[in-house]
Amino acid sequence: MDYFRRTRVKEIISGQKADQKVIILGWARTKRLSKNVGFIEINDGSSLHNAQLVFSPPGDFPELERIITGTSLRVVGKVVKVEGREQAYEVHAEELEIVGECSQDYPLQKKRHTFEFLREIAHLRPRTNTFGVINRFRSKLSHCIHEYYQQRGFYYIHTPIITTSDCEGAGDLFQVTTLPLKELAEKKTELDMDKDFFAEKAYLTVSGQLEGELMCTALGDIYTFGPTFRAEKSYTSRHLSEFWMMEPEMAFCDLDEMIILIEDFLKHLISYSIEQCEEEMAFFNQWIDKGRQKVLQSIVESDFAKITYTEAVDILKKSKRNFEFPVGWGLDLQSEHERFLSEEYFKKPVFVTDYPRDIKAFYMRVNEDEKTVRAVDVLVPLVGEIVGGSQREERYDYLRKNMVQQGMDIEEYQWFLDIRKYGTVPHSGFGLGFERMLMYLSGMTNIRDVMPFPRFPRSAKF
RNA sequence: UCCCCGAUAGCUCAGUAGGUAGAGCAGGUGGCUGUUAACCACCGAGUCGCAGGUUCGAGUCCUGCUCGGGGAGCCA
Repeated sequence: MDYFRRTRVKEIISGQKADQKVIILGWARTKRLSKNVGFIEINDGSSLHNAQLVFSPPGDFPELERIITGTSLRVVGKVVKVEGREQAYEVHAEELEIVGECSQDYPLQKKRHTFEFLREIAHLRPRTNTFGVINRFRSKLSHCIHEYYQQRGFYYIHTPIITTSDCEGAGDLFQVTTLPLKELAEKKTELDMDKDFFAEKAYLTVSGQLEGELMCTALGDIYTFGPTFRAEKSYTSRHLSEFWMMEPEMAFCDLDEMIILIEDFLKHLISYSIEQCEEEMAFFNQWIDKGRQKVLQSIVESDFAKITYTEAVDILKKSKRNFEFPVGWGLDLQSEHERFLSEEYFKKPVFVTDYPRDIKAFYMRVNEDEKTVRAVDVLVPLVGEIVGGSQREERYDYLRKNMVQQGMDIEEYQWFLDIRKYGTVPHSGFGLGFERMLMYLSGMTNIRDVMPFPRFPRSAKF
């Protein structure tokens, strides 16, 4: 092929290749033919926009007859600047070659499809405008996250995907096994875990946090960014069974300091999107959620709201709202409560800190009052909880006591206690749901549409 | 797991009071002096999600199931 010689559509439409002869490799998006002139719009994934190929006269290109939306092509032609048209540059074709014909039953058409239909053809939906934009945006935002932390001296840690910790405090786990389940079921024999691959129960990770904590006590500042697995049967527009989470962990950092970092980080992701992903943000603003860009811009320019759980409960009580679920100190905040705070009361992202210890995880640092812990959630309009984190309990005795109270096996988690025994330090960390951040930035309302190949209960196709 | 809503051509949908299905797009054929989701004409295309039931007759009414969507819980 001409892989190294070809020119990307992106370079052509930006005018970098004016008056030059180029080779384009891509897929036809639409064809318009008349007697004296014909047009094909070609897309190669480098941009939302297509390059227009001009065939004059079409009779010189017999292959045109066999080209429909979806056909892959190799085209040689000259880039020409044009005036008074939708596109500033187009390509006057000299050679046209069909690389792969496209069957007539190609499901993607030159019109809008519903997201529900596209989810059923997740192998083809990357070729649509919307998913092209989302997938490029996803890549850019991943890069942005790495760049942000690398520039600040954080180290990227690969935490294990397979774990034997079954009570990290975050939901149900997928079990990993090589035992011949069918055979064992037929024989109705007891499971002998010693015969399993790891000689004990193993699971897919629900968080890299515990290992992240270990690493931060050696490297100072670390972050993880990888897949996370939850086996809850959640049928909602903001849950997946497999999703990507970004988790930094900082030694010698308390909750208030971490909150400064979180705000700066989230604002950086927004600014980066606005400044470095113009094409994507313009698309979202026009087709997905009109006014999204304006909202994001205002977020960058203002401070996030910051309240304690106790203050949140007061606000909810004073709101005189008729909530479906009760509001009261000690009760968990429900979706409707979180939405009220971020969408109606503050109308912007809100930090909620210092939750009752009884409704939070065992590893969170207990406050002086002995009733609350140094936890923080970030609630954003439309998406809900986008960040959850805490200052960790660095005091050996406190942590051990918590673990005992929760009925945890101390011996099994001695390694987690050990870092509190050998030169313990205050440390803090949080988790950012990557897909939820993508939803927030794009305005997409279903998490299954910001994940290339989403997994959820009863669905792991493609 | 619970509560709502939905399922009609490849796609998006319409279908009136139960009376045996229709439009746009896509595809095919032809036309058109640069088109922009091009346009014009013609053509083919459906076990109305599945299984029962009510009825002389069911896309339309009833029951169950399957799948999809929205919300709740769980959380990121």
